[in-house]
Amino acid sequence: MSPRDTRSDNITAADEALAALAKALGHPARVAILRQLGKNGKCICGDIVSTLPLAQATVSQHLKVLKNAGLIQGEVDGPRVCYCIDPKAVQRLQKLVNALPLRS
Amino acid sequence: MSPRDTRSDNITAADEALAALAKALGHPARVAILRQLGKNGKCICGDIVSTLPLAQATVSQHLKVLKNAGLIQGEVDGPRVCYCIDPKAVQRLQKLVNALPLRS
DNA sequence: GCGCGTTATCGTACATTGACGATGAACGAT
DNA sequence: ATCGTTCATCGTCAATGTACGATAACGCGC
Repeated sequence: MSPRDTRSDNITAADEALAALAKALGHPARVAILRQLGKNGKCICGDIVSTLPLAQATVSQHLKVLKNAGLIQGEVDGPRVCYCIDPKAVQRLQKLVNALPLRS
Repeated sequence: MSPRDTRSDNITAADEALAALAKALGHPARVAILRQLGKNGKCICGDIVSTLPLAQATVSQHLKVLKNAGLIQGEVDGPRVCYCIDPKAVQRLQKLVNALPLRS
């Protein structure tokens, strides 16, 4: 997790980008959150907490990870916060994953 | 990372599967390894070490992670070990990622 | 203003990861 | 059988991740 030297190694920026997105997806709760956001269409918020077997603080942390990775966006709506998927980011992830080699 | 209760929560087996694969991809070096294996077609081995700015022990660890996730396979070829991509696993990952919702 | 509901952050505890050098195990060749 | 090569594993350490309760911050209604 060191700030990685991009001078001479063959670890490309695309590798970094994919790794960052994949890392954000690397927890079952976060995948579930993403699915729920997609299913319920527009934003949700504390509902996510009630559907997961996790404390509110923990869910908030997971949301932060997803948000930092750019996969979701959150906007304040009165006292509550409304999260929704950023389709751009998901598409970018899909593109990167689909570009992975299949050769044996 | 607790052994997660699959009884009553809405974290599905697919979520777990995707999270596990994504977690394995969640490091730039491992993405680079996967790309290199795909590019050079068949197996490689200590060559991976020489192309990465990492110690041999570290690369070995990354290879183990990828192998445990099922993304690559390794077979012993004399004194050296030959790694190659498991296309099935990569396809499974692609399918799971492509099934992610895009709805805003 | 005060409280209430909602969410984020803090502080903490423990587990996991990432990195390395050193050592061990397996194999081919001498 | 010993040597050199190749790779995996061990032991260690710092850093990160996961989870929680407690607390702060925000906005709304009274």
